[in-house]
Amino acid sequence: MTDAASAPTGQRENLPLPSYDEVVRVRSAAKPAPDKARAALIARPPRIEDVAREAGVSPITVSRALRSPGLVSPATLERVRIVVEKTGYVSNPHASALRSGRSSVVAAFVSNLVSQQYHEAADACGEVLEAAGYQLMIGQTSYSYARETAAVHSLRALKPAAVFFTGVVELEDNRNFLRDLGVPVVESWAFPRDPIDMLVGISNTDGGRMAAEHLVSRGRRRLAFVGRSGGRGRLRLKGFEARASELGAEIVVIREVEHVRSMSEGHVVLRELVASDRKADAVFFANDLLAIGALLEARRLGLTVPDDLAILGMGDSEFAAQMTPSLSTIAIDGAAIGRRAGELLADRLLERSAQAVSEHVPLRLVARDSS
Amino acid sequence: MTDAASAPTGQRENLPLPSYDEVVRVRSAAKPAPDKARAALIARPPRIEDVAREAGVSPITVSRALRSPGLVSPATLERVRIVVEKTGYVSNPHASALRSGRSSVVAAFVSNLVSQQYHEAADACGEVLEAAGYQLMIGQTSYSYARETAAVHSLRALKPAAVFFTGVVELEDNRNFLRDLGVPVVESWAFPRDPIDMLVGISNTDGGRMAAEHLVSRGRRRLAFVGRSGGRGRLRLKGFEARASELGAEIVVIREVEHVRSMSEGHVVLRELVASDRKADAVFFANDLLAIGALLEARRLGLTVPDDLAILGMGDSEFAAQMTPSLSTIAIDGAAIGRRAGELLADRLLERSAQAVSEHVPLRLVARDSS
DNA sequence: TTGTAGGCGTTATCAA
DNA sequence: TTGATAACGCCTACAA
Repeated sequence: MTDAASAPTGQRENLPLPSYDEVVRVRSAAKPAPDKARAALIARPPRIEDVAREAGVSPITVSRALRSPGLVSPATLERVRIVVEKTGYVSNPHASALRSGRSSVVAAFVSNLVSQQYHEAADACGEVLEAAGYQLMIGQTSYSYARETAAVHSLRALKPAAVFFTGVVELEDNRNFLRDLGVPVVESWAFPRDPIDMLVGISNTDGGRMAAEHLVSRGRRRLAFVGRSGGRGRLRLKGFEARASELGAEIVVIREVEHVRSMSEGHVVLRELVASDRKADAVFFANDLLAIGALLEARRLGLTVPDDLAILGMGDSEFAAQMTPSLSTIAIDGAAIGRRAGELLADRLLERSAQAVSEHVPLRLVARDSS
Repeated sequence: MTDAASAPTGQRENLPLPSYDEVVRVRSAAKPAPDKARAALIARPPRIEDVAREAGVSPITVSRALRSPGLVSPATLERVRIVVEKTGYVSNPHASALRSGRSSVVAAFVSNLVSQQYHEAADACGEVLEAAGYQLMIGQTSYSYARETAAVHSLRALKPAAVFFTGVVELEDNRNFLRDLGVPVVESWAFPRDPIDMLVGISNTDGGRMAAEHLVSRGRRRLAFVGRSGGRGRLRLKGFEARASELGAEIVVIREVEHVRSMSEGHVVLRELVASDRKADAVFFANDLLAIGALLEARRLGLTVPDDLAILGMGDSEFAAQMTPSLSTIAIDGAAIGRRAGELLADRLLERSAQAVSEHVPLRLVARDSS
């Protein structure tokens, strides 16, 4: 607990009492919900054995009927189905995971939930997998090796059915660990030659190259780069530098940030750029949140974008298009990445495929008013 | 899969090959990571029995040493601790859940992940609970009774340690179900008299009242309301209407929306309001995303905010302060709600308290330039 | 403070 | 196509 001043309860004394909300209560139209029965169902939910007895088969047959209907005769299948329906039987996931050594949970690790692309990817992936009977469990790695390692190690105990990362695992130990885990893994958001298993990648190098190309095509020659010092930021910088140099443009400032927690970091960075004597005529922000913060700060400082300074982002958050001037950006389709990751995992889990696919999701330059 | 035109892979044919990313590989400095040992650790992780044998105690003593150290002598505790460290033993959560009938997963159901407040709340709640040894599993209810019911029913099989909702459960059946589940439940984001169990609430009624009061204090008399037709939107409208009427202001338009998926709904609504012949001089949007969309649209339409129309939001997303003009809003501290929910649940789970607390988190009017 | 016995509910394995 | 048997790893209940 922090000190009382910041805790909500600490403020109560001086405030009038809150009004109660008259929250709606909705009664289900269907049945009057027999209290006792409902409570009993929770206290002692039906087990596979109960279903088996009532259907006149053995427990293992019920198990098969539910998991591999193809192995059970249609008549038996139907009898089991009826009893399952009637009793409301749901398999106990813990018992199932214990015995089979595999749970129906798919672990998704996102870099953070603040950036729209990541949670869009997680949502889309979860949607696909839920349709296939799996649940998504979301964890955050926060761009930190320590958090990533902790997350990866928790998988040994969890025994997930599959794993999805909105990123590429950099620590060799973690890569090996995941390989040994023996479950399908999808990495994403970069395009390495040697993914752990499957990949739904974007080329950050190309993203950087596209950025340089675009800014130069707009007549800019003194470019600045702002992005994270590690991981994808570094890759984007690399492409940006290479292409700028090919095109004869100069990179006058490279500004690295540790973390991107909010757009307010963009404010600071823009002020620094403006104050610097190495004047840039265009900035590529390897992250939309930073670019948006910078765009807002530019207006406050009285800079005209793009005349005084062109600003280009990467990611395409919903707000990019809404800014004034609207933010040009290298768009990343997070939902498409997540959806495809979900499909690849589902294909493996349902044994429709055994391939270690590497796919590429193209980036798209969205030229708007800020560049 | 949708049609090829929108699928990323469908676009590949005409594009140049992507550049590979030269992703960094980081080798841990510590150990050279013995391949066989690591693989063996995953194939056959140490069990409580292995630890027990090596520490010269019984399995149950190891179990107690890990869960209730107070019941074990310091000497034994230390011996167990050393062996656990050495073997890298981690308890199997599935076996544990199966035997004890309770898992270490806490289920969090958020209304959606698009709104910043909700995922801030989930993050904060997760942070607190992870420190207490629990994992957060996030699900979305999407403001839908059907999704909520499905989510609630999945809990029977999951046997979570606790449940957190960014909202109040409205369906009686689900309320009863959760009560019978016998695990701590925190509802939030509203202030009902009779929560299922615990509550970290805000008064939506008061939020509406504050909104009306503020707009009237700014000299407005012809008010409009925009919000969801059900749930908290309704509550906010109720308070807004009541207070407006007390203060002699007229509510000239009430516009209900089904869902809030993005700020683009705000554009549409604003155009409707402007086109209507029931002219309002101020609008209260019961949701910041809508208000931001409206603010942007107002600028496009050439309206001067707040002179032509005052705009007030609710929620206080990060962008509210950044708009031009900056958005006035009734701020909800999502992180505080989540943190407190986590603390209450942790207190119950660690048996530091057995109370069914109802707490109130005050709303804060943040008057900026749009009103 | 520590230990013994047994079962949680499912599914792998082998057999029919 | 179906079934018998046993075991997954832990923790509850009870005993010492």
